[in-house]
Amino acid sequence: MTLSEENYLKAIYHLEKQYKEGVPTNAIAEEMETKASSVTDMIKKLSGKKVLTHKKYQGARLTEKGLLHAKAVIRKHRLWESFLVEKLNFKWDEVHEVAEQLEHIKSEKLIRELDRFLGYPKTDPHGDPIPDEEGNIQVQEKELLSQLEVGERGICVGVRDSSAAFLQYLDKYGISLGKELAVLHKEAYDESMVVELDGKKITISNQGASNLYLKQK
Amino acid sequence: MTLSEENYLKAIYHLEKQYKEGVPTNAIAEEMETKASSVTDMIKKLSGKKVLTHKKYQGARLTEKGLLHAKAVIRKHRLWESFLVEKLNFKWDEVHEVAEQLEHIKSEKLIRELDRFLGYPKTDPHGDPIPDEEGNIQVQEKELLSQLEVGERGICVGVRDSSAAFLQYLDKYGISLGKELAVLHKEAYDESMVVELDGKKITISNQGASNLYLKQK
DNA sequence: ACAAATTTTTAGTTTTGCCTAAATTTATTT
DNA sequence: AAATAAATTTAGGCAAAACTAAAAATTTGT
Ligand SMILES: [Mn+2]
Ligand SMILES: [Mn+2]
Ligand SMILES: [Mn+2]
Ligand SMILES: [Mn+2]
Repeated sequence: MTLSEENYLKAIYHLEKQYKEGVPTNAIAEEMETKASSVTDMIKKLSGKKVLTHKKYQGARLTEKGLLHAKAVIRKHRLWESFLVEKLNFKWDEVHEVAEQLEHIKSEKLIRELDRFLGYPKTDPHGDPIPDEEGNIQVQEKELLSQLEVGERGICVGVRDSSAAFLQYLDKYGISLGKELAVLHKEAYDESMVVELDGKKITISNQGASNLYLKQK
Repeated sequence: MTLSEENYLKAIYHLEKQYKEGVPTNAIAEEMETKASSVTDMIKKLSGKKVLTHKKYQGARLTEKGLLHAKAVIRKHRLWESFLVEKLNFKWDEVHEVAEQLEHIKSEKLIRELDRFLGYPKTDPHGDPIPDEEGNIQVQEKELLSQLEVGERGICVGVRDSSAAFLQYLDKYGISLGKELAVLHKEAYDESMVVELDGKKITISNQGASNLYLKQK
């Protein structure tokens, strides 16, 4: 699998959560920042390789083989992100670009040993689960901060938006994974929330609260 | 710089030691395992980028810019090899292929932090010097085992041939970097040598002795 | 010095992954 | 049920990096 093919598999993998009965060409094109005609070309190539199926005009679906390959790439991406944060002093908003490159390095031993070296982490720096060697993904229950009611508490366990902008926003307010917070107030007008964190009160917009995952206590 | 361009720069860098007044197209082709016509094409492209100069039929020479880039790639290659051996349980005969991939990852911070994480190593697992961020290379004095006389002693500090076959040959006889050995006998007929290592006598062919560097004591 | 051998370059193709423009199919309105 | 709009595919091309075959330049041998 080439770098480009792997990126398509990854994109389609992520989009399948949203498009259960076939990922549209245009959705892939947008995700890959390319043109629909290029996507059509690649879909043909990938279906020739039996990593996905498609009926004309009906979108793409990963085969079992394609699914496994996509998860292997995601495993590598997340292990590398963990390495960068845990060992190389990267911040969680700095890792994604480099991991996009590292995820395509081919070496079974490398990734197996990296996993061991990191102590078999379960999640990456953004709280996303790291698939195991067989492609099993452990899903942990979590909900968005925006879905909590006043009086409820939880521990930050992940982000839905992992853009540098959002991660830096969280940094600025002292929010990081593992921290506990309690919902003190919900503003009816704009759905912003006042939460308690480390004994301080902070206000979080609805947009912010809709992108932070908590594990409810 | 693309992956392919970087590989050409690296090849030409290594060949310049041998071809001081211009690296011939054919030498590059052999090193890169490609055809001379492909090399000509690439030389044109690279001279357009001002990383090398060439007069037709006169071979290629790196410019200062090309030299710096080549050394930056070599720095990455050797740091990654060190990482694989020091942290990920790779043997010295297993690292080269993976480092060939890793050396093209683009991130200044990554390589700076990797260097720090490894404790600023001076040499890679094969005894080759690791260029610093400015491209300075510390050359340590060393000579081939084949050049020692009977009675002389030295510490293994590097290999001239870093093929897996030679490295495994050294492993088999218990020879690794840092070990001390003494020349007991030189066979006039085939130039093989009997050396003492860890209190044992071992015989090394001229081919073997011509590829092992020692620092004389 | 000049013919022969070798090296290097040029010319013309191929493959991959992308593009634009046009054609086709599917979905949505009226 | 058409007509219109949107999505998708097809057709034709481009650039990078490789290739083969042929031409040109350089080097070597006599
Ligand atoms: Mn990422
Ligand atoms: Mn992540
Ligand atoms: Mn190497
Ligand atoms: Mn090395």
